[in-house]
Amino acid sequence: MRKPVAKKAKRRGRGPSLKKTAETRRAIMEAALSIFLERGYSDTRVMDVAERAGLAKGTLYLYYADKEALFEGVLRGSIGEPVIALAASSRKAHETTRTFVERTILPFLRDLESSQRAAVVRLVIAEGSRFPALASMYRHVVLEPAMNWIRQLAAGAVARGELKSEALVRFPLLLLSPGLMAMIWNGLYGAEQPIDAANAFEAFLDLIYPKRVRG
Amino acid sequence: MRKPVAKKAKRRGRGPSLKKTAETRRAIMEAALSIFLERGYSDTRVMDVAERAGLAKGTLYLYYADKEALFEGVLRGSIGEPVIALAASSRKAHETTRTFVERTILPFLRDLESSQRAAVVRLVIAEGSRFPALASMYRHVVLEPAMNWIRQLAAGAVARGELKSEALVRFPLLLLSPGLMAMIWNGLYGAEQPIDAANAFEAFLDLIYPKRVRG
Amino acid sequence: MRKPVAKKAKRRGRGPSLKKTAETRRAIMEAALSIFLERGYSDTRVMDVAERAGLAKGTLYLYYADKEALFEGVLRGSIGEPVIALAASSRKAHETTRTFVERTILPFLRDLESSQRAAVVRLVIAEGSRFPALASMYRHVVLEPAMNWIRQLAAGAVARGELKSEALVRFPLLLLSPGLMAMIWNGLYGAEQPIDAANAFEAFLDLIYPKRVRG
Amino acid sequence: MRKPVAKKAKRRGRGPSLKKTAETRRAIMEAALSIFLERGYSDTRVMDVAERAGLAKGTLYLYYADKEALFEGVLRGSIGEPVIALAASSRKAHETTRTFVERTILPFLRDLESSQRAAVVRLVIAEGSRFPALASMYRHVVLEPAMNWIRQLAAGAVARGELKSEALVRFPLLLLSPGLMAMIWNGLYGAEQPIDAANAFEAFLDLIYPKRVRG
DNA sequence: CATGAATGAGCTTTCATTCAT
DNA sequence: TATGAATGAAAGCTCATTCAT
Repeated sequence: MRKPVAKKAKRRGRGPSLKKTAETRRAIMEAALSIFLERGYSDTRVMDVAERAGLAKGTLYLYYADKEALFEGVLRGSIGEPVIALAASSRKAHETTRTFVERTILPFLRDLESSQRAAVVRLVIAEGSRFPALASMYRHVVLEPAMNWIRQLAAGAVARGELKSEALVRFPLLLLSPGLMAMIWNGLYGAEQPIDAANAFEAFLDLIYPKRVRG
Repeated sequence: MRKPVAKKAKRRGRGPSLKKTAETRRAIMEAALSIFLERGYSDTRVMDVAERAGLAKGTLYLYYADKEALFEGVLRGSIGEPVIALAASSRKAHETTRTFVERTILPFLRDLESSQRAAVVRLVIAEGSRFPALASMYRHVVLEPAMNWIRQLAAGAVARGELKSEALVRFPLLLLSPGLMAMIWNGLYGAEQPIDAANAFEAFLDLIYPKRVRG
Repeated sequence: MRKPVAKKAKRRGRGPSLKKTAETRRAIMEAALSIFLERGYSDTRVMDVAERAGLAKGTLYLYYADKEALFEGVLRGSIGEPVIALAASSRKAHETTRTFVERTILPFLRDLESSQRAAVVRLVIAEGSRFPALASMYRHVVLEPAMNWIRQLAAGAVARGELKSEALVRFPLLLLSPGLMAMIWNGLYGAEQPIDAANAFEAFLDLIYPKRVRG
Repeated sequence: MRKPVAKKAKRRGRGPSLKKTAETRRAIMEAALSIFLERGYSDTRVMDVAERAGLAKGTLYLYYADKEALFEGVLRGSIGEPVIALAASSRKAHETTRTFVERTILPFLRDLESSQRAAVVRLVIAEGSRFPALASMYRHVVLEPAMNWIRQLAAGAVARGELKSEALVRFPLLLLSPGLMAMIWNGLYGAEQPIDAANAFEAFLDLIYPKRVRG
């Protein structure tokens, strides 16, 4: 009760909070996210979130107006970074599009499940139609940027003759569909028979790229 | 409705019952399915289902033990036919794999949204992890057969030199991922900006098949 | 469906029922009694009664207006005989009161539990306050006659000097209280550790009667 | 209410709670007991209990998991003291067993009905078979101790020659059966024609004890 | 800021009773 | 008479939200 470890280190000088608020907010987000991810919106009890965050039920309502605000707020904070990395990287001098794509996307796909990113995607998919604001946000923050990135990439590949078809320019999401497929499969059957998103993506690339015949 | 044989054999007592029962059952399934599809499991009120079916609340419980049984029972009845058509069709004499696939899968994809099939898939995806029996059933009735069909097809295509990569043999679901992607997109943004699953699939084929040069 | 065994032997001549009605009534009473005895009023479902009676739920309502009428009607038919036997027997010439009582009451107590009489008493006790008509009926049909019988007996015993106290004349039910005690105990703990009502009654007599010293 | 020690130690957080909780708990127990006693388990509505306790329906569920727990919990709290008094008292120097018994048991029997003890006994009897845990508890807390007390008493009386028979050693409950009889009678007919348990008990003693000849 | 007891609308489920056949 | 599908009032229980402390 007195150990200056972390949580209970309140009131250091005299006045009230300080960045205690920020800490609490983080605790709530962490707790809420983990529970929403495993149980979905309806099956999540506000009180369980409070408990896991180490707070009283009422305290949550000092930070979020209601359960819905908590849900959207928490997800809002858990979306977005994925594309940042992508946007940052750019193709090297003589790098093949495929190589570039593998270098940038594969690492991302590799820890899809181990991180909770896949779970977030699944949650957005499952609840999106009931939370249009969330879906819309996801689209603007994740999908549209990703689509633009892919479109540009694909256009370049076509221009450079690496790709025969302009399909990816018109349907950039096709590039992500293998990963999507893997995430959804894993959401349903991952416990018994997980699919590796990275492998599925590689297979997809094999399909697209005229076999690197003769090295 | 055709064979006048079996129907009358049901009448056991003197009282009511007849095919009224079957009608009621159908009404329930129809009502339940439509509401579950638009609202998901948790947001569906048993009473709304009863109302839409034109029945009293209690009547549902004569047909299904509880809300969960209603949900699973109703979905069980709405899954399965899709693959039947696929399984039935076989490649014609000198038909290209691509042509065959287009002939068989495109029509199916075209009415994905107009029929409620896409909605059913989305529901299974959204609720599957909370209804393992449902997910499992879907896998056995739809996914596994589809995967087998695709694997066989892909193996043939590879053998005939139409496909360079064996990726589809290892990840048959890749063939379905464009459709999946379209369904999920439409579930989230279909109201404003629907994607045509058939077009996405065509684009995917364009990507896979070395351009029909000199079309 | 045609075996002239018992139940389904309807319509023997031409007209409708006959004594079919009586049979059905008996079937209902039997079924209802057994279920009411094991589950009490509230926990008894009308449908279970119908089922055990081999009838449709609705049929019961042709015989009894509602569940309450069924309950009271059925119990009404299961009460009363006990005292008949008592009333019939009379003390023999030089028979001790104790001997007479043992001769008449002990046999009755011996099959209290094996017959369902004890269960009926327990049911009346448990539900009596909620079914005043039933309680009242029980009193007039069973308790009052029994009390009169005992009072008379006790008065005789006192007159003959067999009993010093007139207690039993004022509280005739005291003679029955050992049996009552046994029944209630058995209702609660009979499964594990039954008490024999007859033995308890004998012990009671031992207590009352100045030990047959040096018989 | 006496020791001002323990009370304040409960305050854990900053929020509410205090002895409001204890008050509420008492209100619930009081309300629940009174309604269960007058209506029995099945006919008691949880909401009526809440209402009589001046609380909202949901509040009950903060204190008891469900209706059954409420029932058992409330009864558990209303059983037990009766035997304490008995156990405490011991026979005086040259006191007759009868005198001792009258001194200890009669006062208890006198307010059987005015207190709610009789009603509790009747409730245990009526619901005991459907609540084995309750019946068992009653046995261990009330019946077994009482039986032991009586057995000891009876053995002494026999040893001192006050009692000729050992019947009460074998069936100690015989001593309580007059009171039981009175309680049950009063449960059924007490409104119109109550029996005084104390008088019945006295009559029973008169029966047992060779008349105090020539008092 | 924090607390958690209290609230009560809302939901699922049961079951006595009715009635068209 | 007999049937059993249909009814809907009634009950138990949950849980997001409030607010006195």
